[in-house]
Amino acid sequence: MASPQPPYPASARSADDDVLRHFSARERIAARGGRVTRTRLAVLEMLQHGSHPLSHDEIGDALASAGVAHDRVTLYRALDWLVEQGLARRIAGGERAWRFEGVRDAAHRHAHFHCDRCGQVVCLEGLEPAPATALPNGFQVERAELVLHGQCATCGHGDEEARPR
Amino acid sequence: MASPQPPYPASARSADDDVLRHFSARERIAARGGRVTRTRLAVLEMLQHGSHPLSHDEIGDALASAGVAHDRVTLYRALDWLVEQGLARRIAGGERAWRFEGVRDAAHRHAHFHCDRCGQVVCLEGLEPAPATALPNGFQVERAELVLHGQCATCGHGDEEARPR
DNA sequence: GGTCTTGTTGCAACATTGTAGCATTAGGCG
DNA sequence: CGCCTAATGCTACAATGTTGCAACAAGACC
Ligand SMILES: [Mn+2]
Ligand SMILES: [Mn+2]
Ligand SMILES: [Zn+2]
Ligand SMILES: [Zn+2]
Repeated sequence: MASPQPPYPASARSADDDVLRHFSARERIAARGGRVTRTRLAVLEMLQHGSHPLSHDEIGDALASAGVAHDRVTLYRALDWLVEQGLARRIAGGERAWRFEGVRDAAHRHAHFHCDRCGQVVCLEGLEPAPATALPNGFQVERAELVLHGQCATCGHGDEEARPR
Repeated sequence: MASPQPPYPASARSADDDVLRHFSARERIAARGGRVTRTRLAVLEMLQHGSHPLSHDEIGDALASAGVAHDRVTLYRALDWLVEQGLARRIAGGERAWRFEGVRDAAHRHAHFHCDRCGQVVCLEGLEPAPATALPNGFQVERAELVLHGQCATCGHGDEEARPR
């Protein structure tokens, strides 16, 4: 998990360093031997600062609003790469599209809440998905995904204000 | 949840009855005021007897093998209807397609295991997803979905025999 | 059993989300 | 500055659902 990638830069640093001090998105990308490109950089910065997981589509819109030109496919590939490198995480909200969030602490996993009215997903930092359980023989768990479904605070305000999507 | 649908048959029965005695798929469909059609009937029978959740595609293949002619869209609609009626449940495996399973006990929820090698999903009847937790203010949980990811018993046998999908 | 009503089907067209192939561009090192 | 090749930006394609609508058939009523 901290094994060096081929063309590591001179000032190599382990993935764990990222947890302790905070490096810039540019540095974190370069440290993994990847080229710092427009899309990767903008996406990683967005994910690092964002507070909740975003879909490919939402990220694309945000990039467009920020005036960052980008291609749909390139965005998919940038996200895949960030996930491979452990810089982002892909989570499976209740809808059909993946959502992505920046990884701050690689060791820390948390559950998510999916609002079935507005579709918003929020992180439940305090809630760690229970991993250890008696499984059928021969099964081996690698990770657990816990998604709570219901109604978020905003959607619960005035009676059914927000419309479903 | 047990509120009667418009055209209820004379011998109306509540959804809970289904739990106690077991009615035929034909009866359970009719009891909800739905028309008993080829596809609905075959699908519900399949789901009731199946041991693990199936995707739309797998169900379609199974129907074909069993010689039950059906249309792709009709199958989607039959599944939607069964879910609406509480006769089936839709779960969000780690892949892009929904999976469906028959509902035996409406009150009983359980977690699932998703094998990341072969894609198989198995029910963890013993494991109930923890619902009660301290949520941000104003949030209201309706249900919890817990999916464990890892390697199933079959895939764990010979070193990496089954290939990923 | 025959008729009527309307819930369901079956088809074609479309939408969303993601991948594959491949020529072209541009990141970063010397 | 120039080179090498990782990444991009297209265009197609694949997988999974959804929508609209005319035709059909389930089942209630006689
Ligand atoms: Mn999160
Ligand atoms: Mn199950
Ligand atoms: Zn909401
Ligand atoms: Zn497996």
